Amino acid sequence: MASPNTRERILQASLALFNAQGLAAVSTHRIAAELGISPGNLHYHFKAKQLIVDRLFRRFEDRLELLNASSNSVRAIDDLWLALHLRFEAIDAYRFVYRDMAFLASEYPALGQRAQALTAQNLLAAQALCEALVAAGVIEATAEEAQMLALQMVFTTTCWLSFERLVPGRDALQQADPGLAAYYTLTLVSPYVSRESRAYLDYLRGKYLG
Amino acid sequence: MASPNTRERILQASLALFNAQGLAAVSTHRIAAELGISPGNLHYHFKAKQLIVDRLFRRFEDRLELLNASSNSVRAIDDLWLALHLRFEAIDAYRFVYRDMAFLASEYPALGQRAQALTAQNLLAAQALCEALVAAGVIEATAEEAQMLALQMVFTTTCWLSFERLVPGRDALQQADPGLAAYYTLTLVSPYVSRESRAYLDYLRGKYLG
DNA sequence: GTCTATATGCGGATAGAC
DNA sequence: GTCTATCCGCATATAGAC
Repeated sequence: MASPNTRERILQASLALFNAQGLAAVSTHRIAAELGISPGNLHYHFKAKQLIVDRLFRRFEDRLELLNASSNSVRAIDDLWLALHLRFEAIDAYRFVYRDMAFLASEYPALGQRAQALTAQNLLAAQALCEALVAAGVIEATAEEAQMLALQMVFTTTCWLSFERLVPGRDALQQADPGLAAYYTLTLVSPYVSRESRAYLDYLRGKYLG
Repeated sequence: MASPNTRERILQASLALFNAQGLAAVSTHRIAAELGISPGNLHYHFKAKQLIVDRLFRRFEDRLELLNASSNSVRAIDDLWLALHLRFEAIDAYRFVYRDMAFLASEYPALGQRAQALTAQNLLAAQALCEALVAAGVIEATAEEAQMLALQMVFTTTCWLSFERLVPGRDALQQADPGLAAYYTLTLVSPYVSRESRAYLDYLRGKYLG
């Protein structure tokens, strides 16, 4: 067996299983079985389940932080739509994080702390984004309204994919549609969009309603 | 020991522990220890943990269904504020349900189904509520906007209390403020509120910002 | 690096005495 | 109704051979 990088394969399999069946429901035995290796071998690479979760969480942080860094360069509705789309894709790729956050924070308090810090960073990025949109004349809102809009956007990007599973008609296993989620988030912004920027919004509305 | 109703005490203690520490983290042993009774005694009253969860979930359903039934009698902003307040109080009293929904649905699939059904009912109630507000002239919105508003309200009431724990500065154990949550939800409606109904909204804004 | 075998503990659930 | 004692299974984690 070549197994160029068993460690990486363990991480990939763990991520897939956590996303599909939940952090609490997936044991280290199950991960090992999925890969066709022994539990002892898995333990050689990761001395504890927490270390696997920790590593995956770090990748999630890195990916969101990258998106946060570029969020102040959003200048138009289609920039916003793309930014939301990319964010929902990232959250969907690591969907176990927010979906199982209560369990994660209770089982691994250190990760709960980091999740709070990440949320704080997301809030700052969203505020910068809203201010950039106001400055660009894409939306018209008071400072207070922009602040609330930023909070709504973070709330929505954080929780929407979890909520979606509660809406009947959607199979829990069925993969999410980041485009639809992004469109939903845009409706929050919709009331504040200036007349000049409505065109793209109407285009998206036509695309996602029906 | 009198213990007029050990069964009820078990339910109360379970609810408190589930809310405080999470459904997954609380074992039947822990519940028994909290009450100072033996695990065997607990098993006499509830043959399985699932039956405890089931009973609590039913009470949650009953409470929300009661609120849903009266949601079409909302005719003004202060009615809406009260309705939201009562709903957040109910969800907060059984906060483990939505906070640990992923675990709950995976561990007890039947309850996952019922949660979906409850969400469907909440959506219908919210739509009726929005239509009543439009009819009463409290808000001005197209049918499509009213539909989206209803979805946003259900999303927010369902997930807000879970999200709140992710915002730094709030102790996870600290109890939620239903008033603040209700105010947050009102900001979703705010852009659509007609001029005649703005007074109460401004009053609430003054009350909760500062 | 990978395996087999095993230690240790906990959670759910049960049997039977009081 | 309540207790003590116990079984069973699973999950994390370890030891030591290959």
